[in-house]
Amino acid sequence: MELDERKMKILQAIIRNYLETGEPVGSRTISKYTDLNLSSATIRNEMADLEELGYILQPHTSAGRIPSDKGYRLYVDNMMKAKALELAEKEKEVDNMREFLNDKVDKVETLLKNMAKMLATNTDYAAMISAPQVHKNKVKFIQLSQVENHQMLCVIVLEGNIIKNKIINVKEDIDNETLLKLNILFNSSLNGLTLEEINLGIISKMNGQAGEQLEIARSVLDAVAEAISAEDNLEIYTSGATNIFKYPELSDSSKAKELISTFEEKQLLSSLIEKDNEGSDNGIKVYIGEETPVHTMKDCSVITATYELEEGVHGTIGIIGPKRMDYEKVVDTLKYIKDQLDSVYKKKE
Amino acid sequence: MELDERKMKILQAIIRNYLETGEPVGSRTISKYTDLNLSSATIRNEMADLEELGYILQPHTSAGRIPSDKGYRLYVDNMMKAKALELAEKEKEVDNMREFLNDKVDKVETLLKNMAKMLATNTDYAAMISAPQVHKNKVKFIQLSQVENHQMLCVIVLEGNIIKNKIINVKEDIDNETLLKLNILFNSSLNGLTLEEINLGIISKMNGQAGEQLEIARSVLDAVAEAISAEDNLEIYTSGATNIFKYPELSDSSKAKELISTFEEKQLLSSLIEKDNEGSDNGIKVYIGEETPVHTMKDCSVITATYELEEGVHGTIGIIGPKRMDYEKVVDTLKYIKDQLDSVYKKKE
DNA sequence: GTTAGCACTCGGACAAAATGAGTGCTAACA
DNA sequence: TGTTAGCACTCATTTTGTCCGAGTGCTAAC
Repeated sequence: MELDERKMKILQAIIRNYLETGEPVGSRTISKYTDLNLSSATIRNEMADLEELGYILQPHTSAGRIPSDKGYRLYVDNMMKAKALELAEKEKEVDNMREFLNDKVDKVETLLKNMAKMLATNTDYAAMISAPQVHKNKVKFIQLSQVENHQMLCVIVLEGNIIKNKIINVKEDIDNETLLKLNILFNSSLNGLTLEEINLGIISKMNGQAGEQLEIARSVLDAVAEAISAEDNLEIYTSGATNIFKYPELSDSSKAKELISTFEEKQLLSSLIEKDNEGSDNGIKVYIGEETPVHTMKDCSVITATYELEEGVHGTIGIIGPKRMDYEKVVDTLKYIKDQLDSVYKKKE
Repeated sequence: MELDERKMKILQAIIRNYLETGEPVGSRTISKYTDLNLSSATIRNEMADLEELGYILQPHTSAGRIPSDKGYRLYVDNMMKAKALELAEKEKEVDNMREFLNDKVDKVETLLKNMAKMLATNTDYAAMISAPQVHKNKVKFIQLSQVENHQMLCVIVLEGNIIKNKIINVKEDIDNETLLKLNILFNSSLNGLTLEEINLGIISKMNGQAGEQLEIARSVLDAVAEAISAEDNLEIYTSGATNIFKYPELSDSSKAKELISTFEEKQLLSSLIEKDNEGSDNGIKVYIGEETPVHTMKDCSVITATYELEEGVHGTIGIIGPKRMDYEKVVDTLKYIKDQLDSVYKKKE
């Protein structure tokens, strides 16, 4: 037995209906819902087949059918094109976004936080967005300056204008000239290098040149190492975690707690961040149910997209919702946001 | 009718019992629970009085009594001294904290995040902690440097070592000498000043001296204004929002959603941040039920404490839990944390 | 002032009954 | 051979009724 066109149509009708209502859908409903002009009895026969094929399942005897993960997958991969965002709605969203985008584009952090919030509000699902990660963090600029007695400020700018600050306490102050020398030394020795490239050789060479300021040089190197190491840099913004309460299948206490905890402990979301941005389609990936890398989200679907602010500087946007989420709308929205983010800085130049 | 000693004892017993069990407590229980040697009937009479006085109430006829907000208030203000943290437990907590404190004290942000997490874990309530606010933000140090073609980095250090960075795009680069001059100009003009003190006079004077670099000077001033203005600086870390699911009276969908949303939208918590740290007792304040400034928390109690990292640099710690929270333990814990935070930096110097 | 006794209230738990959506199967039909 | 009407059956949900017990308020006696 295999999926003929009629079965496809019926499956599609089931999924559509279930996405809308969230209720198991019965044969009678489909018999009217479609333009196939088939009686409920016939539909029942076909449904039995679809169940045997694994595309739908029954929560219990004498209930309607709901799509299985496999059914959703087929839908997402093959059947989804038809519907599209209502034009009016899209217009409205575009306006919203432009507003946000024009607002404070100079602060990436604010922009991304706003983005997350907007996504959550617009979709009624939970949204996450990771701050851009530089694939290979490179030092672009280092500056050491005296702020106060016994306190130095070390500013490190990485490729992609990621700025790190560190206050370093020193035993004795150094004069301006030495400071200048040190700055030149740091910049000439470390600029353009990744963490791996700052190897022992360079460090010992620097130590040699730093002369008496060994202690400071060591502190600076530590700061650089800290700034540059990728782990610490993972920053994730989330919004709309409480949207899950809108979906009864997710909002019983234990599930809700688990999900929201996952959102609170943002580290747990890191496995959703794409390392490679070679996604199937525009860098957009759809995880359905058990497919998701985060186990606590096994009752959800997750859709992620990768954006690229500047060459080599990319992050991930994710939408988490119930399995019966509006895949088309979310994919469209993510595509749009992705495009916007992709062009924010590129356009400006 | 007024509160004699016996009524006090009975009220105290009711509250203690309710804090432990979370169930309405009946006359029979109290009759045994206390060492008053009174029959349940007598207790009932007293309870009727206590109810009339407004210290306790009945969820419904034929249920036991639970404390009213007024009852809790009396308890917190007058009856609480007796119990104290178990010594063993306290020791354990102290150890935990020391561990956290010793870990990465150099990064205030990390420290506070860890603190919040620890508080939430230790108390089983939700915790919030506001990053230190400087009462009157003063500029301590400004540095402008060239990072790349057409890109300047402006670093602003405020009193209390709060560091702000801003990338400024410029039309044409400036030579090293001018840069040096500008830096000296900024530092000599702005250091030690608050936002109010940087008035139009100074700005126009600076404009005069900046000469051709007017555009840059303006950008820098903007950056300073942004860095220094208090609103943007409000940073609040939260943890353990999902702990509320541990208390049935808070964990039905709608209440939980409201509470967790409040935690997510951290701005909503700002009214809990104390502007003046002149609290009643050690800067610790207890809000019970309707007393709390955040309306969504009317079914909760909130306890806040103010800490002071350095002279004039303070923030607020808050614990949010059910009204039947363990007030003594929370107050003790907050006091302890407050002391720790108060001394972290002061000790070091 | 305290206590024992008793009638009364009311929420919660439990079980039986009613409801109804939906199925699977069979037999008839085109 | 595919389609359909009809019917018995299943099972989650809702409704209804009953019971139970914790706890109260009141009264009368101590």
